[in-house]
Order: sequence, then structure tokens, then C-alpha cells
Amino acid sequence: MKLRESFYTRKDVLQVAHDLLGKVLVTRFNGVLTSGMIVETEAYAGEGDKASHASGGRRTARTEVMYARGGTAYVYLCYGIHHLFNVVTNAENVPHAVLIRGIEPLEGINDMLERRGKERLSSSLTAGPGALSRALGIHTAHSGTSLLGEELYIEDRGIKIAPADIVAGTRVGVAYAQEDALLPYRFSVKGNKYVSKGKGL
DNA sequence: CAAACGATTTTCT
DNA sequence: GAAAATCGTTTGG
Repeated sequence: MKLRESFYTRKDVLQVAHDLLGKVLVTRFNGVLTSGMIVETEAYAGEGDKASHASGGRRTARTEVMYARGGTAYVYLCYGIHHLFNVVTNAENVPHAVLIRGIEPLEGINDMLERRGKERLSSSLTAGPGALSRALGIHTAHSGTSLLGEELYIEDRGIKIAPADIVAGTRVGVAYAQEDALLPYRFSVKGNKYVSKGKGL
């Protein structure tokens, strides 16, 4: 079943990031259904987190979406090429978000392969935030989209990840955030091959 | 108005 | 394993 707004509006972004593991991210653009199980996430704890775009209360046209209420999609373009998909959490005006870093393909694999220009299924299809966004057809135009609608949402299919299989580690690509880069804000499913190969962990 | 940089991926050595 | 690609957002003049 589709996750309700109350799942996203909880105040503990780390808890939401943790709970998203094993959930299924679904997109249905132009009638094409593609989905995958979330195996890796990272939490960005808003104003007090130097690694967050909203660090220090920064609020610009781009980050405005992060200040929306939980259950909104925040898509950001990185390095001019990659679309990174985030889930906004917490209440309105609290810029917390969870970056989805890796999923395991479930449905619409052929469509995902086509979007990525690949022939066969391999772990690189959806391992990594930019890669999975492209496979699912998510781009910056979807920033601000509600996750409670019919085109883009997250489902709970009863998949349970054993606590022993959940690994917490440091985030990737945020070395500039100094001491905050060492926080254990990254969660992944142990041993899953669709977990991105970031540094550390 | 101009310059620098980045929550990454891909490709080449 | 290392370096390049590439452009919107942010920051400084």
C-alpha cells in the first residue's frame, strides 16, 4: 500500500531514512510503470546540517521545495548532468530531506534499460542517485511533485529488512561539510548489490 | 553581470 | 584508480 503523509511528516528524519529501506519507489509517467526497492538512503537534517543545501537556513529558489511539508519530491541537478531524487520530510518550513541513493529494480525493467541506453540488467542500472533517477524517468521538472499522487509515490509491500542487515555509515560526496561529513546519516541494506559504491563504509 | 563549484557518473589508462 | 564532462545555482564585484 502507498505510504501516507503521516509517514513523511514525522520529525525524525533519520528514522524516516531508516524506514525507507525495503520500501518500493514507483513512477508512472505517461502510463509507463517502473519501480524498485529502496536499498540505500541518506538523511539531510536541514538548517543545522552543513551538508544540506538548506544549511544555516539558506533559502533560495532551488531549495524552496525542501521547506515544503513532508511527502514532497525534491529533485536537484548535480554536475549539470545528474538528477538526484530526494524525499522531503518533517513539517512545513523544516527543510529535512532523504536522498535516495540506490534501488533494486522490480517492475518495468525493460523501460529502465531503454532510458539508460543499456542492453542487459546489471547492478549499475540503478546503483547511485543519478543513475536511479534516470532509470525511473525522474528529472528536475518533478521537483515539488507530491508523493501522494499517482505519478510518483512510495509503497510498502510488506518487505521487512532485518535490523542486522541495515548498515549505517557516513555520507558520500560531502567532505566539504567538515565534521558533519562524519555523521552516520547513510543507511543501506547489507550486501545488496544495488547499493552504490561510495567511499567509506 | 561574471566566475566558481558541486549530495555524480562514465570512460579511459 | 584517476580524470573529464557539463550547466544550473550561488556568490562576489
